[in-house]
Amino acid sequence: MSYLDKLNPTQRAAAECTEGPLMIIAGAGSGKTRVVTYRIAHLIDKGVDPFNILSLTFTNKAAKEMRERITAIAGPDAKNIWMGTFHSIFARILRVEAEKIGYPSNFTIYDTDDSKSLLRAIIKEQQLDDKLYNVNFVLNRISSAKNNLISVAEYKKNEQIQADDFSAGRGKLKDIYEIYAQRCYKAGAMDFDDLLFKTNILLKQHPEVLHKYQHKFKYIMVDEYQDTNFSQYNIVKRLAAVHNNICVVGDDAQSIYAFRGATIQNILNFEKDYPELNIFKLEQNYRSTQNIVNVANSVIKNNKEQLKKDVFSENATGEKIKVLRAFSDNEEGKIIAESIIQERSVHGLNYQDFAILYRTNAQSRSMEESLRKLNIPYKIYGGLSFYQRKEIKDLIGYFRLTVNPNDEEALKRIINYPVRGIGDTTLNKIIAIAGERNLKLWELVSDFHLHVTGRGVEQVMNFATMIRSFQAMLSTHNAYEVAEHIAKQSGLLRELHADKSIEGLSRYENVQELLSGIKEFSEREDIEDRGLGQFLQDVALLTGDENNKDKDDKNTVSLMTIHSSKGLEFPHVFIVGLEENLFPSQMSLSSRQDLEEERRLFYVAITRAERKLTLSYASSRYRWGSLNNCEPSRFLDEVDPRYLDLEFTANKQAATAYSEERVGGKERAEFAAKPKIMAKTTQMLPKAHTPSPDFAASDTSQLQVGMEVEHERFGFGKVINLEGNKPDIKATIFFKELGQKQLLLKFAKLRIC
DNA sequence: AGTGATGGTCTTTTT
DNA sequence: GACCATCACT
Repeated sequence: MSYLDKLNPTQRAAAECTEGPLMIIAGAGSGKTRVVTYRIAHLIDKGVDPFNILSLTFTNKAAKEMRERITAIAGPDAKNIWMGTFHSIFARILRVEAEKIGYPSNFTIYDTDDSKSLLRAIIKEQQLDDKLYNVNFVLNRISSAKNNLISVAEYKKNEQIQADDFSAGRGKLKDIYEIYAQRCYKAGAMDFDDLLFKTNILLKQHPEVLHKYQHKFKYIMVDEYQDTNFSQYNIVKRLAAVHNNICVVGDDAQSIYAFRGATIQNILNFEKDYPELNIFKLEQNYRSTQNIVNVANSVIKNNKEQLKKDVFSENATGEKIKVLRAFSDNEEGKIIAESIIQERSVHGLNYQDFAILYRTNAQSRSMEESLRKLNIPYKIYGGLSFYQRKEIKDLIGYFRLTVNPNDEEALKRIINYPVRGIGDTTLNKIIAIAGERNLKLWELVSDFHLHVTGRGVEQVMNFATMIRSFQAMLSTHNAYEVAEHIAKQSGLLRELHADKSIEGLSRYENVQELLSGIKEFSEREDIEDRGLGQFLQDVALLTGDENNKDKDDKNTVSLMTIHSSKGLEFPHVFIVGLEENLFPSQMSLSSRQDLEEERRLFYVAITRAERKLTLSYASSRYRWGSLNNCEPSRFLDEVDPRYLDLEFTANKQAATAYSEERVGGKERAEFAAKPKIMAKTTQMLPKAHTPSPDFAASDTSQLQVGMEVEHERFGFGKVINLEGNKPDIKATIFFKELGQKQLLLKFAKLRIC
């Protein structure tokens, strides 16, 4: 029991409260994960069978981490806990129960791209205006219907919805929803929202199934409860209805997924649903310095909608929060990169101690470039994952079609890739006829000659024969054998191999990497089913680099969106791009709810930091391919200036050369009022220097004060000082165009003139 | 049927 | 600026 002693009294009380409904309101950094893992370990200690524990999280990362931590305390038994994301757990259950709701157990999971592609096709077939019926908008609308458990029939019946759609001139939305649902059904496919929506249907229509899982999951735990939507809330409520051992953990201040249907209502409902509820509030922050916690509090108090909470820290006061101003997005990257180098050497930190957080994925680019220039190892989390690459999706498309030949999106993707003479005309014919005669795709394709005559028949028949030959291997061969066979026989590997461009080479390598991943899967001893179908199931809900096992590149700076940083912590955090219309996002400015969500997002970002926090913004930034002027974010004004470091000068050269303005104190208030001055400042942006045609970095080991040098970007300048010892010699150079700058010789590319 | 050029959209965040 | 969808041409 010694591990329970590591908890403070409130934490411990929460961990020991194992029976009945329980809600833990856990402020940022308050040891939530610790309480939750100890609580589960405690359950196992008390003799609860891990198979009877269901633990739901939001990201695969969180699930994986929790499993590791519980294993560390409770031992290998922990692997039997039902632990995972909502989507993966219920996909797993749906596989088993699929037939009961009319789906094949090998149903495909459509990702967002598949959903959009199908919607695009439907909108086109229905001859609707694709501007009015913008795919993203339509998908969003359908998605929120499903997340609120509104079926097609209910959507049509609901007067409010119909009135809204009709007055917006989008009266056909109900039809699109209907066709979309039918097409998914015919294709044996579920989209992300269906995994939850259909689970609800399953549990509602099949009491015996509900009963089974109610008794299976004697203890249920939900992490990040503030991010659940109605659909998820309902599943949990149903499952917990027998044993009532339900524990939810959350923090309303960190609710950042309202855009996906999450609702704070679920926390409020929870109190109503379980009157005998136990509530614990964890308010002491163990993660961050007092300054960081105070800054976070000063920001979040601007939100009106929140539960009362008093987060405090008893850690050291810590350094004040630095605010950096850059000229452009590129300059911002450069300043951050330089400050990482500096911080690292001054404080003896590792690269992995730093994280750069941004609002949008697009911002990663300028950061990446700057880090690369200074040879700083970094890793981007999120963004385009391995499984979203075209070549990977192509090959997986073959796998999908082999396992589920009715998968319309997979068929469209690969029927003519590599090129085999089945063009758009034939493809459209296939889809149209399948629709008209109400045939499943594969029923039509596999007997194409019985339904269609004329051009393309032979090609389609050959294609069908090929797919059939792949299918024949499924029951007799493991995933790798089938996959390799498909990669070769489909011609895909040959096609990629023929492309000798650099990108082509990397595509080929990616496919090889996928194949070796499958090989590894096929050699696993801890699972029974090593078939391709099983592999697909495992892979469908992977989003990122959970399976990235490279251990040698652990010591890297982390780059990610604030959303994906939730739950993580880093000694030194940079939050970049604090500009109006970027953070807060332009889309959020129209309603207070949206703006408050942005503020919570900022709160999440701040509270990732353990010891040091740096904020930055640029006064101009490339967006949509052109240079835009930016104003500092309103969030900067909300930060209590007492916790800001106004004298910070790591970027003194740039700051003084470019601008006298600083954030903080009285000057802050003037920011909003002075956009014109800033626009003027922006015009002073130095022209990018065009290096001499023969530019090549010289060996700078013999560099002397007084020498004339050329820098790739800064242009010509004169060395006015050298300081520091060998590998870390710092040169002060006066550039004609830019003024004085300090550069680390081992990184700077200089040509001695 | 297949290829290359053009033009419009996109940037909110994730399963 | 990048990606995509559509169109015109071969």
